[in-house]
Amino acid sequence: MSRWEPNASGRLLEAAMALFRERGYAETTVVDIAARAGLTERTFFRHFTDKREVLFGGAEILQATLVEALAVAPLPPMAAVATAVHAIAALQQTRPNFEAFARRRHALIHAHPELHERELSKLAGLVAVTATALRRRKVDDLTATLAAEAGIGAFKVAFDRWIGDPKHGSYDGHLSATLASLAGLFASGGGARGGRAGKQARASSGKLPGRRPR
Amino acid sequence: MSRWEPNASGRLLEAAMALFRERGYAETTVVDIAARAGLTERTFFRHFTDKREVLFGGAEILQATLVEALAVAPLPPMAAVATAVHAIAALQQTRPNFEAFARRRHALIHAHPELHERELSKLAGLVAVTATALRRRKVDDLTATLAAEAGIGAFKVAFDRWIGDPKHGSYDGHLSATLASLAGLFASGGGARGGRAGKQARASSGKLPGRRPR
DNA sequence: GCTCCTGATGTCAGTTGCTGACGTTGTACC
DNA sequence: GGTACAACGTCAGCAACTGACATCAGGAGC
Repeated sequence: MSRWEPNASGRLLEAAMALFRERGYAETTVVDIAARAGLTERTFFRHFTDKREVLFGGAEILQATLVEALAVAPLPPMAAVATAVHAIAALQQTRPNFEAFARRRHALIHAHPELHERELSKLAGLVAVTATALRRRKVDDLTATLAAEAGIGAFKVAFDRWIGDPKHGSYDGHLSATLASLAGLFASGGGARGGRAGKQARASSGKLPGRRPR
Repeated sequence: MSRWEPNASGRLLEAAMALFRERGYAETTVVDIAARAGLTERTFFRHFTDKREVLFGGAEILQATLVEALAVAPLPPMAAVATAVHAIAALQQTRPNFEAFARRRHALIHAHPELHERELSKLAGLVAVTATALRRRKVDDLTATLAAEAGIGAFKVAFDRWIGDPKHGSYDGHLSATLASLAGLFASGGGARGGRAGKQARASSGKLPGRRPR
């Protein structure tokens, strides 16, 4: 029997999500969060560096997965990034109740600028590790940076669209379609106009590295 | 003769940049900044919503320029975004001593995570207005979002590279080269491999601001 | 069984970011 | 000459965050 209730970080996360939703981010105090989790303010700051970080645990695992996937795949830069991005999507989906959790979290993040800002920062972290992983593979700097930026950008867009519209396809399906559509933007036509790119993308989404159950 | 020294915001900006550089961001107080500018803390917060914002004035003008450029250009999405991004680069360069200022500011932003985070947020703002401007032109949602994300991403990358290596070409030259390189990532070959694309890009950026679809 | 150490938490005091309410005073306008 | 306004100052107060120190169950070693 342990001296303390287990999973303090998890309890803080749950408490924070509940309170942010009930009262809003600015209106809930760290003291409030800690209290609902049965802890004190000081303990909160031992688990998270600041108030925003409660919603962003586990970012390091995503980074590690990204690096690992990129170290393995013997593909041209953009294709490698595409498979890596599918790998982190697969990792995310191992969480129990991922979709419900992701939707709750997404709603909070986009409702509160401070949280959105932090999310952008985390995504930039993913871009950074992706780029350095590519550079380790002797991809030149500019190509590595652009591939990382484009790939993580597509990842973000695909996630947002899936969350906003899950009836229209799986997470992986959205990811494949988004990556295909991105490629379509630079196709010989000079970029599709109107709705056509979307349809093309969806039609061709089966061709891409597609689903990679990890 | 005015009652107050003119250009309070500008003085606060100068004071902040000097102090951030001398002591670091965390080590300088808003009171310090205001004092060096001959003002009080309260006045600082009347000019800027928070401590970070001192370095990010004038973002609205960039947004407006972007929207205006996109409303005019009758081009496919990605090409339109490319011209719009050139437009905001042109606007930036109208500032006196832009290069020196940009370099000082860039150094501070990348030395202090809080500032970098805010910069990412501002760039996300540019992405958002770009996407909605495209949607107003009946570009479908996915295409608009991806074009905005890719275009602003290239803008960011080009700026960083120019700041880091201005001897190798003008700001506009870097921008053109970066946009071309981004398109090359999705070329039929499956994207540039190894170092070759990079050297080509570098060579072209050194010579001419020219646009070179490969 | 005893001691000692460790890790997760609590307590407390202090600094700084940020806000609301209100006061001050040149300047401009009628 | 009176008045309204713009741009600042003063003051009080909350909340985010930090450092220093205290507490105490449980495991390791003896």
